[in-house]
Amino acid sequence: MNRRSSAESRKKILNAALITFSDHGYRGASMRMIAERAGISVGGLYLYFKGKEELCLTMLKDRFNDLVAELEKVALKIQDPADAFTQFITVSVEYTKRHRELILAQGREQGFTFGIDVKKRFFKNQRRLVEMIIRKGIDSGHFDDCNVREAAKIVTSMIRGFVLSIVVDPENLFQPDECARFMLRGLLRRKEQ
Amino acid sequence: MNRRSSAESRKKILNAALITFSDHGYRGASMRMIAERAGISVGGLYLYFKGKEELCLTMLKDRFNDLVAELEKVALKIQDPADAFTQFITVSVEYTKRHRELILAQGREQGFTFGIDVKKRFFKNQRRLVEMIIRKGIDSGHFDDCNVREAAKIVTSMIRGFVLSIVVDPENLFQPDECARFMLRGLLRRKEQ
Amino acid sequence: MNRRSSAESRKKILNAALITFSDHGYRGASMRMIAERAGISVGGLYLYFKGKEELCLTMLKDRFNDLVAELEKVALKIQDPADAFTQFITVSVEYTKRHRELILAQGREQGFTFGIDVKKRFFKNQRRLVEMIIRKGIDSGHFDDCNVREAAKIVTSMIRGFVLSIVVDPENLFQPDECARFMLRGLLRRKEQ
Amino acid sequence: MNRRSSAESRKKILNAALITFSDHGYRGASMRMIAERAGISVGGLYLYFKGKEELCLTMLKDRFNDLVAELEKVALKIQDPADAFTQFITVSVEYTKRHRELILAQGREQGFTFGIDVKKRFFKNQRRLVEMIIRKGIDSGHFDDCNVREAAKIVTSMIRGFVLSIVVDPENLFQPDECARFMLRGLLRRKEQ
DNA sequence: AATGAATGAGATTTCATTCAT
DNA sequence: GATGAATGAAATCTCATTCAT
Repeated sequence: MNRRSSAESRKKILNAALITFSDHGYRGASMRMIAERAGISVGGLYLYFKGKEELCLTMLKDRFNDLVAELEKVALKIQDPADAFTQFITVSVEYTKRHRELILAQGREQGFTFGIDVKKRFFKNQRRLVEMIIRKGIDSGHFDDCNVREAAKIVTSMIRGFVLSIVVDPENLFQPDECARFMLRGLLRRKEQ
Repeated sequence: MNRRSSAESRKKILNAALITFSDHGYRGASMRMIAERAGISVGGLYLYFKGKEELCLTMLKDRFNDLVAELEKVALKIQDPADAFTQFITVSVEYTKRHRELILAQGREQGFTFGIDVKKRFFKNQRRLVEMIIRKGIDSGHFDDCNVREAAKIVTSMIRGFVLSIVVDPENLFQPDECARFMLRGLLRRKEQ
Repeated sequence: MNRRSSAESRKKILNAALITFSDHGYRGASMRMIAERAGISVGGLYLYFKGKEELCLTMLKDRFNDLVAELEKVALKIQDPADAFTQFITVSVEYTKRHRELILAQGREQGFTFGIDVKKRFFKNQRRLVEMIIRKGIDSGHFDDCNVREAAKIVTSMIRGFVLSIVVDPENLFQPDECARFMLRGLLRRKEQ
Repeated sequence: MNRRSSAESRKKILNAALITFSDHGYRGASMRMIAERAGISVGGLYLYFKGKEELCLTMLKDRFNDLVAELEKVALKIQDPADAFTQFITVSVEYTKRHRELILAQGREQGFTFGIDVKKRFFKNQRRLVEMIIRKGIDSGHFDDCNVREAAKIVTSMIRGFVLSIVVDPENLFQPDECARFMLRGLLRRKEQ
């Protein structure tokens, strides 16, 4: 019986969960796998979390709150809209590279309702912040007037596609700054500049 | 015993698989569910497919071949690069809306190896076609010179993000033509046009 | 793989369930025990019943319907109220001696709601029939006027106590005719006093 | 660390056990629940009792001794046999209404051997006291001669049925005095007939 | 070719009990 | 004496796969 403090064990479990869920998805990850990685017995997991779902959601919530906080900083603190835009993509991309477990936000496990509140809140925040940046750009005259709502959807889709690719198709990972450049300037030739 | 031709049964099974996998994901879909929907016995499935994995992959392969064929038509037949670009996104988006089972391509079931070849081939083709369109645009002077490889990654990520959103966050579905417009023109204000 | 017909298996399972539940109570009986006794695999049970609860309730319902049918015959067909009363107790007692699983009706498993509808219906019927017999006796002048409702509760309690004793304290099993004799001497109208 | 005397802790535990077992049954009650209610650690329980079974049986034994003492008083001190009889039923019924944990005496947990000695002793005492009351009634000329053994079984069954109904079918609870009245009319000697 | 009863391995979860501190 | 983290066995249930018919 390898004794540890409660807090230590909780952290070990969350960490093991994070890796295991990332690698195998929600259903693919078994409590046994998580327990083994955490160096604890299977029953022990249930001392800290009511069940698989709670374990997964706790981990996700932590991550989301973290990321949203970082993104909020970018959207609020950076004055230049183009810079803010670039940073938003960069931070999103770098964060999810460090925390691959965020792909779980994409899962369709347990019917469609799994963690739906947690996810919905994150998605809404993500969109809201992109819209804020773009609107600021339009107001300040840096950006063309445009359909802000649509633009935000496109940007968040792109980021979501990046997250997926990390796990599923790593050859497809773009450079965040290149990505921002494209979005800002477009593909069409500019006649003179 | 409702006699059908072998080919007919195979088709029925593939169709049932398609719907069931779409609705429940790979692990959530059970062979019994597929059998019931196909109007065949559980054992019968194994006369046509070696197992669940083969069944799923066969279905995916069919779908991918189909979609790639359509996309190839767009990339090859449409002369104007901007039109081709717009059509590429539109077709990708519309096709996956009709065939939600393509989200399976995103799954991480069975470790990372599940259907890896099938997916990789599709991803490569997808990227190849986008690159082809963009390169044509640059060559013909319609598009600015740019990092073609990166641009293609960004576009495919965006499409992949769309596919995911269908299931996970339907509020996030963008309009394909708006999307194309943004990619083509960018966000930054154009001084004169 | 010991092949049997579906109906045969179902019967075997119900029979095994009956004995196992009787001997160990609802919680004490495990699906493994039932499966072993039925000569089937644990998973096999779930082909025939959705779960432990359904298995148990199906078995109980069958039994209750059976017994109520027999008791109804007694209450309706026997003219003499004293005879009907005696027979009611005798049949109840003999039936539960043959079908000890009826003690399950007494369990408090799964909180208090387990099989509550099934049980409540039986209890109500049991009371209703006793009341009917007593009321007939009063109307025909064989029985003293009395609080019919209370009398019925007392009789059903007595029977319930008998059922329990079968399993818990077999030395306490009374003779049904003696029991009826005792109860009747209190119910029969006294010619002169 | 809330220091208490050993005896105090023991009492707290027994009290917690009593309530928890009453509410959830033997298997439904967990050691953790009992510990929490007692305001003691899980491990602490094992300092006072060897295990769940011993804890439960100790509690039952206490209860039984208590009740038997009360019933003994009734049987020995009350002169009039009809009064004694009525009081016996009343006390039994009221006591079990206050101490629902006595239904545990009815359980079939752990096969048939659980607490068998404790229960048997109680059952025997219960029967012995009823027999004593009836025999006194016969000897004093208040009661008809009858099969005392059978009569006692019937009475204890009735009480046992009442105990069960408390938990399982509360609509079935009879009034103890009505019950006694019914039983007595059958036992009391008839002056002339 | 086709069926569907049956299996067996593995999933999540619960819990009495132990034991290092 | 006392704690509560940890264990391990067992429970219910699911399901891809097999195979006698």
